[in-house]
Amino acid sequence: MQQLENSLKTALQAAATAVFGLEIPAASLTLQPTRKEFAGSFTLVTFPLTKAFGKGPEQIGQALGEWLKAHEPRVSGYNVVKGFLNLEIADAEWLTVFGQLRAQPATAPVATDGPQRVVVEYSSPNTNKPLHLGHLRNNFLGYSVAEILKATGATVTKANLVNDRGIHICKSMIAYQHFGHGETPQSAGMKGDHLAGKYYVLFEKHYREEIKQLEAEGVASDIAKKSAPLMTEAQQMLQLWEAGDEDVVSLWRTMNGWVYEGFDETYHEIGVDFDKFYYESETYLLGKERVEEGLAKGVFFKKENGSVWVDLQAEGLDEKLLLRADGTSVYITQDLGTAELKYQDFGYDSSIYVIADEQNYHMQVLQATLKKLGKPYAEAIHHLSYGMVDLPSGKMKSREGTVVDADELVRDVVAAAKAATLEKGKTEGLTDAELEELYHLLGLGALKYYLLKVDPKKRMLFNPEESVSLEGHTGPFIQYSHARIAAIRRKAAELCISEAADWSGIASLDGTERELVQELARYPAVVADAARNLSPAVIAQYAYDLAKAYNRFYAEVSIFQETDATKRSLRVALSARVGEQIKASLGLLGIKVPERM
RNA sequence: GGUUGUGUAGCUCAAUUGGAUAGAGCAUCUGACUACGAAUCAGAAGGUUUAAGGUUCGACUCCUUACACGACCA
Repeated sequence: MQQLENSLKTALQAAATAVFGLEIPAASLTLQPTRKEFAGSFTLVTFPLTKAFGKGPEQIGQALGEWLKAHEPRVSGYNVVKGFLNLEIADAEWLTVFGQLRAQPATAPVATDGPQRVVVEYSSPNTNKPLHLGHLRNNFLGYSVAEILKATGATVTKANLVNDRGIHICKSMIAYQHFGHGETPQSAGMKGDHLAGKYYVLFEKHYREEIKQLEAEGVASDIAKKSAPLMTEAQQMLQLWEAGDEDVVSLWRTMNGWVYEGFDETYHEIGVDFDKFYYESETYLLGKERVEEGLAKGVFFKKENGSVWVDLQAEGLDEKLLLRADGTSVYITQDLGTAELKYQDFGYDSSIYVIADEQNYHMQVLQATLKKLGKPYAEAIHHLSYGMVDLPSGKMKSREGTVVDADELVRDVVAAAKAATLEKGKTEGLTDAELEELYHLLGLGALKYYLLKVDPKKRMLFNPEESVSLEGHTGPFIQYSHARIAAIRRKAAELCISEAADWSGIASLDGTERELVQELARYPAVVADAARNLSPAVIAQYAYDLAKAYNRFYAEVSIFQETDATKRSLRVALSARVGEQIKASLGLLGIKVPERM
């Protein structure tokens, strides 16, 4: 396709020179796909040429089109509508294009001028409660962006920075000491992350009661919040933790261990993975070193109370606290350390942070601060900022118990996929294990597609009913197309119809076949676009368009009823290729495809 | 108050980065299974792209102002 476009551009230049004695400026020499209500495949917009050529847009289009038709065999016809020159491509050329793209596997890397060594940090959970719907968007985005970048040939490291320290962890621990009675995930029959979450909730509950109690005794609200016994205990525990107190560290290890087991299970279930784990408990000290470095270089400053700050007002930001007066670290302290560590480990030319857009300011501060420190890798930092997920009832709020739990949601979507599949009753012959795998693949296909089809930077609405839908613009729609193609391939194999044949005898293509080749051929450009914009939504849209085009083709022409053996083989080959590209593109979204469903 | 993001069909989302008559899905209505899988296909209806200006051959897209919603910083 790229070759075809390039030769068309060369031919257009030749036409302009031959007819007008002028060159088309490079900026105006861009071809766009012809809108489907007009004949043709590529369109040149001639409006921008009117001044230089001293002619009207239609006149230019006519003259260029006429010349191409006469001199360029790939162009079989043309039409001009106002300032748009639509070029029709000979069917023989489409067959050539198809032959060329078949020479490469669907998963062949797409060359781009993008980064070559990339770290994608995503997921990055707190260890005090289980994952929820918001984390799912994050996890699916991060996984997918990493896969998309891999598809451009980049070396990608998936990193997970676990927030395993801080006051919120201590809250769960304090509550466990008070109310736990030695409970374990085994004794409670509960996943470890949910157990830790249970105690976090218990802390909040009792803490609020204490505040209420104090307020009833006449203590002012803000003082009550600070002086409530549970909060005091949690803060003391944080200090003990930083001091390395044996008992506290031991409990911390135990509870975090439970949480990690729970997370592992969830990660496995939703099909995401990581090459490298970082723990804030191990990076915050390195962050403190960076703060010292900044002080020594004179780019940070110390206030009278001993706290350390960076002045970013020249960058359009504010003064920002880097280290508290008592020497304890804040969020950004450990981020400075982790950035350094990642660079030491992987020498990235792009470091992507998949973090919700509420952290936009924080990420600007991080990058600006690293620049102040003169870090060579500061420029390479990129915040993939995504919007929050809302529910039909509004924002998710843990206080109001409206948070959608990830494990529960996954169970729901799988159950919905199972119910729908049983209703269709098309899965005869599959074993129980295969069926379970199928339900899982479909349920997650629906959920992942639902969360990934929306432009990451946009806030999105999560409608539970639509998220398990299997029809229309959904993952299972695309998976269904793949299952159909798999059936076609099975039958073709049975009938010994070869996919590889010489199609030069085919005089003309059906419109749906032409459309399919075009759709197939633009895949590399789509991957490049998705990589440049870090947007799985671009891939999601493409996979849908491809499946849609295939379903049109499928309804329009018959494969096995076709009497012309050459055409029959072409159609099988087209089907096979579409199947492979559906599999490849959904793979970039972390979605698997079934052979039957 | 300051910074910033978003605003497109009843609803959820697109729009090749400034191009043609703004497209899909859901929901509503109509048609297609004795054809290779109907989780499909074909069609109808649905729009002052929040509002008002501006830039130009051309604006959902860029600029200005206002409005609405969100986030962040005090």
